[in-house]
Amino acid sequence: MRDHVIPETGAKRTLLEAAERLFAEHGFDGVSVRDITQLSKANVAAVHYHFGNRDGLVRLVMLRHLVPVNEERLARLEAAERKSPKAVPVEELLEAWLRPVLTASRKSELEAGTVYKLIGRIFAIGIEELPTPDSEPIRQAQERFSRAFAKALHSVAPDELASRLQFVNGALIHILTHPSSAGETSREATLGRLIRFAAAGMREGTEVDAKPKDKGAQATFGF
Amino acid sequence: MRDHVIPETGAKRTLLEAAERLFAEHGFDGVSVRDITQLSKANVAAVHYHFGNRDGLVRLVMLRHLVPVNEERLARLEAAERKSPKAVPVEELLEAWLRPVLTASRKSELEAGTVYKLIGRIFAIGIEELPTPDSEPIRQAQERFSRAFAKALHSVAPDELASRLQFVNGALIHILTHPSSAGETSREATLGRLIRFAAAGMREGTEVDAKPKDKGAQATFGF
DNA sequence: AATTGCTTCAATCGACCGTTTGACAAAATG
DNA sequence: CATTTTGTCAAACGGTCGATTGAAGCAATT
Repeated sequence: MRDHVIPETGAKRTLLEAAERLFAEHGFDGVSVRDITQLSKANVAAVHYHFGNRDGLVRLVMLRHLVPVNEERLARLEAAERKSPKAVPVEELLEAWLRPVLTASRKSELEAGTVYKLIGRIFAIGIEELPTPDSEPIRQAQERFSRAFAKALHSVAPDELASRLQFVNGALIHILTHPSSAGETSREATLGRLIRFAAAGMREGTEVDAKPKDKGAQATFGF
Repeated sequence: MRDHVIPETGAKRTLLEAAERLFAEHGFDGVSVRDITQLSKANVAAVHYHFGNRDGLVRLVMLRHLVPVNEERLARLEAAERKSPKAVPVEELLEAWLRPVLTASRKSELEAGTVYKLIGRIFAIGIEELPTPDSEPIRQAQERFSRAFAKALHSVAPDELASRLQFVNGALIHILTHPSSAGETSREATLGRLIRFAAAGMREGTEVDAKPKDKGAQATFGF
């Protein structure tokens, strides 16, 4: 039924693989069908035969990487909620949200770095303008996580929470699309750091021992 | 001398403004010379007459927005370091790094949201591959801030710090390029939230009162 | 009035774009 | 074996791209 899991061998396979590689490196714009057919040693017409048109190929590449991540996110969230029916700890929510990106890279025949860049580019586009009608499950998952975070951080105002989740997603996209420039830190390690960084940021201002921080500079933020 | 501050009136002015608007909305790729000349009611050849070629226009647009932000970042950093010679508090460093984006939008005749998107797109490209040789001052500023953060957070390992700064930049780029979708929060307010979020994340693990957090979940992160 | 230098213009160039066509081969089906 | 289906191929389509040309407009200077 879902046609984005079917391809097996032949030109369709090699076209998909070449497209994923090129899209990851140069973006969904910035790659022509001729670039793809050249890398995959296929004919231009093959793209339109197998995918209808260029957009069909783009959509398929996106869904092939978006859907598994989304499903694993939901699975992890539900497992965590089963374990902690009252409110899942922030770290576990962040792990359920962030880690599926890593495991997704293991299900692909591409190098991990390529998959990361590709997923990062997909995330960067934003669900609203995904060139596919299948964006609904992704939107639903985001809402489920939003509610879970709201439960875990009940003292954080709703739109403050929305901002913080936006920060986390921005950081995620950035480390996916911009390989750790200087240090040779693996993206696995970086993602672990992101979880701790994000947990601290998400919890900001919610400490039970609300002892005032000794940084007087806070008062000067006139936003 | 610096030619990216000269334009005054005429087609060059309107071309620049049209280009900035279109680049902000559709990216530096995704906008053709003809799109720009059509919006600015100018002739195609005017672009090549005033800017040499399309890349010259792109470079100029980038520098016109990058340079002021960079200069104000450095000015704020130096002022803060003069005030706190030992080590500038993290919040002040973050403010020096983030706020110039806001003030930069007030120096332009474009709507603030347009400037934010434009700057976000420039940041997203990354200094390494800026199509201009003038990227050196920007690289230097980043290093100066890195050292200042290292001084303020001496207990954070160098590449851990580099990761956290990457997170902050990713969050910044994201809120610039993705206008607060749901809530009607102004980007000024969002940036204020980012400073507090980022300060908490940057300081994670450095609390003097190193009382172990009560979240056992931390131990399960096997990164 | 003539000249000069700066700016704008329509028209055109070759290159590349996504897409389509129809011929051809291979494989599957009867 | 004959026929249909499926896949591949070279070639071409109209359109858009960045860039260039040479003529024309125009203001300031001589």
